[in-house]
Amino acid sequence: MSDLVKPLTSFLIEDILSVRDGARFNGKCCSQKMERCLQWKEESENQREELCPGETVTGVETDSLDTSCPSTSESCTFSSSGKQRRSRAAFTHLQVLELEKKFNQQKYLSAPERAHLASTLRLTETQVKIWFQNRRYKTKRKQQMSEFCKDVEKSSDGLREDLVRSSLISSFCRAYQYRPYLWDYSGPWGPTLW
DNA sequence: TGCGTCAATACGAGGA
DNA sequence: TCCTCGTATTGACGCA
Repeated sequence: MSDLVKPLTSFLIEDILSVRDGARFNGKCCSQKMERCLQWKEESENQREELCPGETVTGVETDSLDTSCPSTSESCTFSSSGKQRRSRAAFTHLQVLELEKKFNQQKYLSAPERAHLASTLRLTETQVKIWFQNRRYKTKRKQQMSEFCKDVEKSSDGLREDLVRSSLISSFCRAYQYRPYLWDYSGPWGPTLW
């Protein structure tokens, strides 16, 4: 419960100023972002008002889910470059667990399902949507990565030189499992690398 | 035109 | 301090 008051977002005077005259500060896209930001903030605050005050949800669920309230409803921040950026929410263990559970059942959610899950977990629909989106992408990357590593190891069997290479590749794969954009570039310059 | 997805990337938080 | 991971943002594209 102490997590409730945990301040997760820091901001600068510049940030505040950039909110005030955001349109001038960041050109045309800023006003769009501001709209989105305000929309998101409203959405979050509505949910918080509905679900958090009074702390009526009971038991473990309350304990685990509540922590999302402050973090997920933090206002947006602006980077020093003037780009508005929402603070990074840290989902609770239970929230992630439930999301994972749902994801294992189905990779895609319909709008009503998403809304239901969002309200159940005290997240915004956008957060649920983005989570599923990232989760699908992550799953796909992992799958591609493991297949790629397997193929490389198989194809390099028999040749001593290739064994050395494959071990290098394997470690490379492991090291950059979550950095697909690094090994992805191996296409053009791959041959020179190995 | 609005909303959804994917893919890539930016960036914050926490760990080593 | 750097690295890793997770969440948010962006842009291109498809669909109704």
